[in-house]
Amino acid sequence: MTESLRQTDARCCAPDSRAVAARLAALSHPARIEILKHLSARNSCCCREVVDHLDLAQSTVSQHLKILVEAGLVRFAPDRQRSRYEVDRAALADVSASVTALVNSCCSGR
Amino acid sequence: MTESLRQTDARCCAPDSRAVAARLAALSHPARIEILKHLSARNSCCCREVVDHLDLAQSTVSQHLKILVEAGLVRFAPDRQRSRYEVDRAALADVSASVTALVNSCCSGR
DNA sequence: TTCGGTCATCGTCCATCGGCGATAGACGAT
DNA sequence: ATCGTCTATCGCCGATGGACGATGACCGAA
Repeated sequence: MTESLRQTDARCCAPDSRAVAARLAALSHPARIEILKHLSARNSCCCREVVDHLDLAQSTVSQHLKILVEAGLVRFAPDRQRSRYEVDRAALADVSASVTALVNSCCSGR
Repeated sequence: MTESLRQTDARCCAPDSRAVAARLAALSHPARIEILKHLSARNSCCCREVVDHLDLAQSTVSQHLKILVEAGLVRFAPDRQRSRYEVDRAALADVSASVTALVNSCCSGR
């Protein structure tokens, strides 16, 4: 979903709707939510730790991590042969604020 | 995404992660966000009104509305030949709360 | 150097999404 | 009865998502 939005994108849809949608898309997969929770429970994780926790193939987990990083919700730092992934709590709070704002505008509106 | 989650579903992922993900999935499309905003600006809309507003085919809009209804974010009531769609503000607030809770648990976690 | 562990990426496969047009049902008005 | 309007649904299609295994790079330890 991240970079799709073919026809739709060009026409309707305010830019901020697209922005919110894109960030929510990163959150709208159970495995990624689970990864976020797991990451946030420690300071940082390498990919392997997440793999052990989740029971998904390493390549799959790596993909999910990549998506989270690209969405800006997780920070990434290569560390020797390991990779260190770390939740970006500020970004996460930001998403939360976006959703709250959207919902508020819907609830107050009219 | 709503009812997919093939392999993943069966294995990892706490049930509430799945639940949150499913509801967010309904929100993670710009057209649907736009629809929500539009609905919330009036008391209720028929499908046609949304179509005029969005510049998407009627069938497409109908699909998006259906997804929102199935996610429980929008209420639906047939009204003569029209259909009345109405934002469920409580459900929306609920989603917002879920996200906030998730983010909080991630930020306090550690 | 070689081996073992970690990781990102690639290619493949299948299911789903999201767009559309066409169609059929329901209803109101003529 | 017929016509026009509004919907929902169907079928089709291209694109994407998400899963996997295989591969190759990298690094530390033996």
